Amino acid sequence: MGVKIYNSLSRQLEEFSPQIEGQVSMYSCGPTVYDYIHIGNARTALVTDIIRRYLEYRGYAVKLVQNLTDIDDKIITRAQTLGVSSSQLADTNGQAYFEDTQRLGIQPADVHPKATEHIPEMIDLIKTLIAKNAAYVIEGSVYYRVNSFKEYGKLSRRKPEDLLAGARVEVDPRKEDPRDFDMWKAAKPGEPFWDSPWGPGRPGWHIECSSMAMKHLGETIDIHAGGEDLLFPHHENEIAQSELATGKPFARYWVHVAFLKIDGKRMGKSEQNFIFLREALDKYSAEIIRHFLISAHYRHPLDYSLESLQKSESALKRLNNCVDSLQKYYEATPEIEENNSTASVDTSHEDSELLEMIKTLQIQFTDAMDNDFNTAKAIGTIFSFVSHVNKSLRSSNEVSSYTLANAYKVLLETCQVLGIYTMDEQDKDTENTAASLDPLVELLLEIRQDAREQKDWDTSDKIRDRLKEIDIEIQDTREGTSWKFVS
RNA sequence: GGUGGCGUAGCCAAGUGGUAAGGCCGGAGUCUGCAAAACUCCUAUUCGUCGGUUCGAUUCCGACCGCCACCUCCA
Repeated sequence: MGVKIYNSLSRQLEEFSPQIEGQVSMYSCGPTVYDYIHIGNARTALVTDIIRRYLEYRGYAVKLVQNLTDIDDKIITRAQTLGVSSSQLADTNGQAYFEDTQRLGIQPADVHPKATEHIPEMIDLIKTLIAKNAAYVIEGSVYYRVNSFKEYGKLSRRKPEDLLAGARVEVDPRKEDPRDFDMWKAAKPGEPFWDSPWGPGRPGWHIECSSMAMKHLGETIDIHAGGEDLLFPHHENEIAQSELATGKPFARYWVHVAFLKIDGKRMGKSEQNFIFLREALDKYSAEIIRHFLISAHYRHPLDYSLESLQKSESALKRLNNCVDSLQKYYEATPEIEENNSTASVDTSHEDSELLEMIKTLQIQFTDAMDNDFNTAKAIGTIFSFVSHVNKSLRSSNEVSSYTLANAYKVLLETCQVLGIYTMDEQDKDTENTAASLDPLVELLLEIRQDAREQKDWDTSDKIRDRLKEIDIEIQDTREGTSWKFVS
């Protein structure tokens, strides 16, 4: 059994098989950089990131390309309002995009092409389409002749008559057909422009993805991902342009990510109901936000709320406690890295039970993710495993360190595919601080312990309370008292 | 108007033609001088409503109700 992907083109779950065995070409529609991205945008970026991580986990070599739309009407308008140039605005927000996504733990794509750096490629593609009689020029703008592509509508399942009937858009009377769309827009006075055979202008939105995807990944790509709002017209138009030009399928698997909602409504920039990703990241860790964003399957809408984020925070705490308590066994068992087999050691009864659970986690996690990247189910398998580990840990004298170290290793691997357990820089800082404070706190704990032995509860509680005030929480356990930072 | 989707416990959310994963909250315990933290256990005879197909449906079909999205820039 292998990976299965729901293909929006066929509207079916399909067995995934890339063109070249073991290699995957993937294109993801990136942001238009006229502002910071919001959490809804982040959902799509994150799903793309996780699909890539999982395919790599499954042994594929993935080449991911994600574009940056750095010229379009919104950028021009916003730049004018702010009194900066379009390219300055795009640069600033492009930078911000990388900052924000990296804070969320999203790994950069292999290539992040920008529209403005691919003007010649787009012009070439437009020329090809004109030569094939699939495009026409009107007053310096070039339009795609939808009628020339007989399969137009195959992705969105829209019939021409439906499109005409439902057209709410003001139709440009110069167009041959209301459905025709621009590939090259003649520049109006004061607008940024590039020279072209049809005069100064700028590329239309859809043409950039066609050109850049084909340039960096070839004429047929394996996976094309994006938000569900892009299905029509954006992706439909990409198909029309690319396939008419090459005569080949443009993308083999189309993946569309459902919306993030807020108060039951779609989060969108035009709706003015969005929350910037960076704002969310100031309040919650990347792991919490990731956990929340993948707590539902990517094809189902997900409602954003503070409450949901808090649920993710609590859930993640449980996971972290478990991983943390396993970590010491792992660190004490360096040979675990060399031995991949979980079955090659002599095992007690308790061991074999946990070993069985480790195998179950691997199988169930893979099953869940194989099934159209079902992250919600995958998280479920991880938490089931956490319960089993906790039970084993309770009777830890029965289970060997080796097996517990193995549990740690496998648990961490699965968590890292989802990116819900990552030691980030901040944690490392905290750890350093903790190391330097340790002798001091230990001294206080020693004094407290003396007080406790003399049943001097006032002193011992005072130490506990005052430490708590400076975010140091102490825990009395059978093995003694430990401490940690809390926020 | 056209097209697509959704409706599962207090909340979030998987899932299957054969009798409901997981998380949060809540309750009960273990531990503790008391706490806190942590851990354990418990918590839907029921899957929007009404019909139909079936030995059997939450899962398939139909109708209805409610919600959402796309058809215009939007991830």
